[in-house]
This record gives sequence, C-alpha cells and structure tokens, in this order.
Amino acid sequence: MKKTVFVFSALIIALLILFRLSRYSYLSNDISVELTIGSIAVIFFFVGIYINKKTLHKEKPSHTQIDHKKIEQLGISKREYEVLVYISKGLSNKEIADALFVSESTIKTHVSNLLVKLDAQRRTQAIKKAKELQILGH
Amino acid sequence: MKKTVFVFSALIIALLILFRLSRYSYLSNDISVELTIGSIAVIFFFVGIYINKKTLHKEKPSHTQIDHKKIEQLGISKREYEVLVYISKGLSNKEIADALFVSESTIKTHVSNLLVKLDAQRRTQAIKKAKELQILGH
DNA sequence: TCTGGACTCATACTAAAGTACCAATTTTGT
DNA sequence: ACAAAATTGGTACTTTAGTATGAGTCCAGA
Repeated sequence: MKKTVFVFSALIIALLILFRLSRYSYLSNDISVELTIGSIAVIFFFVGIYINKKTLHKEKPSHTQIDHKKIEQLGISKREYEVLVYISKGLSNKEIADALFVSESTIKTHVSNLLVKLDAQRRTQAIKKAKELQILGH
Repeated sequence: MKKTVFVFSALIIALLILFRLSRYSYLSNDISVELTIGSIAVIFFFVGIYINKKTLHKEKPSHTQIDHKKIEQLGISKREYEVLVYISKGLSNKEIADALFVSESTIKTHVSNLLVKLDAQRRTQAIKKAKELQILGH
C-alpha cells in the first residue's frame, strides 16, 4: 500500500514536469515536442508494466480459483465437496470422519458417490481429475 | 506473433496521430496540449499492461519446476520417483506395474519405501507432500 | 574383487478403500 | 405441506494398499 502511494505520487510529479517541458517546447522548436511525447510514452509504458507486475503477483493465488459452476454441473453436493478437499489433503476415511464428526460409513458413501461423479476408480485419480477440472486448488 | 505485429502497427499509427494532434494543438490553445499528453500517457500505460500480461503468461509453466536436489536429499531413487509420478497420475499399483513391466510386488516395495522417505501414511498424503516439496509438478 | 545400493520378486498378513443395498432423517425448494 | 435431494449410517463383501521379512540379481565404486 505504501508503495502504491509512492508510485502514484511519482507519476503525478512526472506528469507535472512533462507539462512544464511541453509548455517550454512550443516556444522553441518542434523536435523537443516530439521528444516530450516520446518520453511520456516510454515512461508510461514501463509504469504500465510495473503496475501490471504488481497486480499479477497478487493474482497468483487466484490462479488457484475453483470452478463452482463445474461442481454443480457434476452434481457434487457441499458435503461431498468437503470430503473431496480432505481427500486431496491426504486424509484417510477415518480421519475425515473424525474431522466432520460423522461415521466412517458416511464418508465411504460420499467417496463412492464422488468417484462416480468424477468418473474415477480411485481417490488418487479423483484428486487428479478434480484438479484438471479446476474444482480443487493446485 | 501475428498479434505482436498488429499491436506494434497500432502503436505506431497511434503515435503518428498524436504527433499530428500535438502539431495542431500549439497553434490553438494550451488545453489540447495537455489533453494530448494525457492521452499518450493513458494509451501507453495500457499498452505496457497488455505487453506485460503476454510476457508473464509464458512464464507460467516455469512455475512447475521440480527440485531435483530435494529428491536426492530424501534418498528417493530414479525408480521410486517414477512410481511417485504414476501415483500422482492416479494409477493403481497394478497399473503402475504394467506400465513399468514389473510385478505388483515390486511396486508395493517402491511405494512402501516412498511413504517412509516422504514421511507419509498413505499415497494420497505422499502426493500432497511431494507437491509441497516441489518434487512433483502441480 | 568385494561391497553396498538399487531393483526385483515372493509370501503372508493387516489395514484401508471401495462396492452394493438398504434405510432413516433432515434440508430445501416449490 | 410435500416431494426431491442431501446427509447419515449400517451390514456384508471384494478389492487395493500397505507392512514385514527374506532373498536373488546386477552394477558401480573403493
């Protein structure tokens, strides 16, 4: 946040300086006018690059965006999705059952349904497919 | 590549137009000069963002780099690593055995050794840990 | 040449995982 | 309020996974 303020301050100062320069320019010759414009173009070009780099850095975790629409399309319920997340974390059925305060039987049912919906034969395959379908973060 | 040519062509045209505008501007009033500079700033700002976005897009695959040093440190052999990759692809021991032309017993041995080396209790947990350790691509 | 590491495989278990079926609640949308 | 979907859970079984142990082969380095 502090950097953003600094960058925008520098931008405004640069603009003011360039305005001054442009004002002087048409009192002298034509070449400096084009130089001014060129400078502005170059400066803002790199400013654009800089700003974008900062923005994309914070977008990185958004690369791990989950496609909620696809979850619906596959008919995966909230509870089933919770189980899927735990599976991808490497938990056993018993551990998931304890985490969700239900019986292992229930988890087995959820897992079985998940495998059908994800068209997988194993939970490891379910993890891979779920990540490919963007319904699980990488 | 075609897009790059198009973008740069558009840039040059924009520059020429702005040069024309600036030439007329100091024949009339001061306000249009600043408008011109502002336009150039805005245009090149977004051009910078656009160019940068294209560049960063091609950096993405480098994010999926595997740490070979860490594989050594954990004492994971080539064969074991091969098995690990297949596990992460969701294959069963039997399927891995067929893919590597060895018996299922052999794969079980490799998997057992892998779980110890990765300090995991299950193959799903091994996948998670391997990805965290950057020895498997996301 | 000898040795340790890597790879292979087998047997015999134990423990998870997964399937199939059924059934009782609970939630939710109309 | 009612039907449909979701959640829960049980039993009984089959199939994978994983452990433990032992052992034979092969290869590169001291």
